[in-house]
Amino acid sequence: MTLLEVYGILYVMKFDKSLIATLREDPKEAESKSHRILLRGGFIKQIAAGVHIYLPLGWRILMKISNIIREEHDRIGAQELLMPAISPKEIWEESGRWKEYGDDMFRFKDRKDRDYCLCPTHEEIITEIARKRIRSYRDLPQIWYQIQMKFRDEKRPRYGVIRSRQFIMKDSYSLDRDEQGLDKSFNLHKEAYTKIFQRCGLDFEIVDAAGGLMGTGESKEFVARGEGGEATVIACKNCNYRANLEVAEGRGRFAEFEDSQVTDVHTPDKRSVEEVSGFLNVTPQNLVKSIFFTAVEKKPILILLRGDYDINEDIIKNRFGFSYETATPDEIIKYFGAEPGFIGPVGKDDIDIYVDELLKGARGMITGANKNNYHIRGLNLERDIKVKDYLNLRKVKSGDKCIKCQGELELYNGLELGHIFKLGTRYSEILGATFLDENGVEKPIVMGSYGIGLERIMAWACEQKGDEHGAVWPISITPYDIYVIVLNPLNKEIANAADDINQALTKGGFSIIIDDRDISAGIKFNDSELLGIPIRLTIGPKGMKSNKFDISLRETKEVFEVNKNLIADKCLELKDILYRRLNE
RNA sequence: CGGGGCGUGGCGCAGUGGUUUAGCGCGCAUGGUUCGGGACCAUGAGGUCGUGGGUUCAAAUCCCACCGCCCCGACCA
Repeated sequence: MTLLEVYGILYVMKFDKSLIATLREDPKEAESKSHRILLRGGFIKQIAAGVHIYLPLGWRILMKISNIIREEHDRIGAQELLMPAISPKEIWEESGRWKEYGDDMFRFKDRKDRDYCLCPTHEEIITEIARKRIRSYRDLPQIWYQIQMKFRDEKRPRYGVIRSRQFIMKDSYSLDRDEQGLDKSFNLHKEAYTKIFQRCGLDFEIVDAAGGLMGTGESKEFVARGEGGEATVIACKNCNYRANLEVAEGRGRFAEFEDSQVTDVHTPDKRSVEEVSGFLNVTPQNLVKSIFFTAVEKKPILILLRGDYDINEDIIKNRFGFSYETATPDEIIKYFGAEPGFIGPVGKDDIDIYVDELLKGARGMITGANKNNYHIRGLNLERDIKVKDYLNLRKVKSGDKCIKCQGELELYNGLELGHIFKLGTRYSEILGATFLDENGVEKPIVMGSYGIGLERIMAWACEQKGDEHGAVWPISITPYDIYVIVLNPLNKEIANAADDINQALTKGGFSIIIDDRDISAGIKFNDSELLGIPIRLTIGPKGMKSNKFDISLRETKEVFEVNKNLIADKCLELKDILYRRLNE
């Protein structure tokens, strides 16, 4: 017996002895395509909102994904380790995130009444390792990574495994002596990520992104196109500008209106842009929206935007501080003496007014009069109000022009599969992770942080490749290579032929599911499609007569009639073809 | 956290005060006939009707509270 024969047996799964539980009907809790397929195929099972069991089929997929990730990280010189899933409060208090994370953090106490959390991410822990271990510039650079459960008590888990409260993340951290080193580590990750998602057979793009809680350094998201994703990407049709809507900038068209004196106009109960423009019979472009932001212990700010654009709150928060929130109706009445919908900038020189650049030089505009049920006409921004600064504050719209090349911008939906950040020295400074350079000067380590959501890769392969019959796994992450259907398995001849073929396939190194359940053929065919195994082999009476058996491909439905003794060879060839087709 | 929906055998659902043993389809078990696209016959097992309280002679059904799940929004590496 060869080694392959010994170990080969591990690659065989008999359907009727497996923990595979396909559902005949769509589970009612699932609406999105990927969620439906994963539940129906028995890849996952939900046990609470945003908490899932990964059943054997799903787990095999995740293991395949982990291996790809592992290989590509090892290739860039990263070292795998495993950090704890729980950690004590103190280190999070040091970084300030015990507070900052708020209710999104799962917290608990041990028997001695000490506070702990389930780690939502691991910057603090990695920095703890770094500050103990890294002494000298000679110890740098380093890239450390792990594949680990993360816990976040999301306000609203949804779409099954896509936004869940417990999920598997590959997170890596780079440690460098300076910005140049960080650039290099950042780019290594960018390349590794590109290879990983390509190998997983997904269509994706690299887009500019916002840092959020992680900081304000450069960051890129790897976004895969698809409905039901949570990211909106702005893409230039002409050049390679790609950005998450959160940070996207575009050029809008200036709108001109006739200059005039400021006059009040009665607008009873008309508050929104739509209501006012409809009532006065003008285009929304003629309106100026006033949005009032307040923050504790900070000066309130008034933002002006043209009526046909929405505000980009992420820009506001990144620029002015994360504590800024849109003011409450009470605050608005207090500062403006009018209800929301009727406020405006005129006569508010005591408040800092920031204006979207598209309004620079605008005249003849309509805005709130700071008097209930009244607006004003004839606003001339330069003449009538004191502007603190003109900034790009609006959300890009489809049809805006690219800031790089003037090409037209379009929007699409997608899912963030991975995110790479330049953290800089934010954590190393607070937590005291430093090294001595060649001059003996103590410096903070320059860090980067990089994440990939494993389940999202699994779910998005369903979303992008799956069809009305079920999953279509890319060959690289499929739980099994071949689905062997044995029709009429009680027939001795057929059963014997199936044994021969399965042995040949096992020797060939394939992982296979054997479906020799004594049930009608349709169920087996349908299950093979639902499970999305890329290659299907059918052993039945028809093949017994001609000694030729059908091999078909899940994705293209191509069918090949293959002589019994050539089956393993053909499968090898097809597997090869499937690998080559991955990124076509 | 706001809005909407749902909770009845493993799954999908019906039943919305009064046939005492709560139904139907699928699945499951046993026997038999079938066997290249979700077959058929027969027999059978399986249910705290989300939880607690209340109204009533009588509650899956009406009332109150709570819990859980899904969807939209707010929010979010």
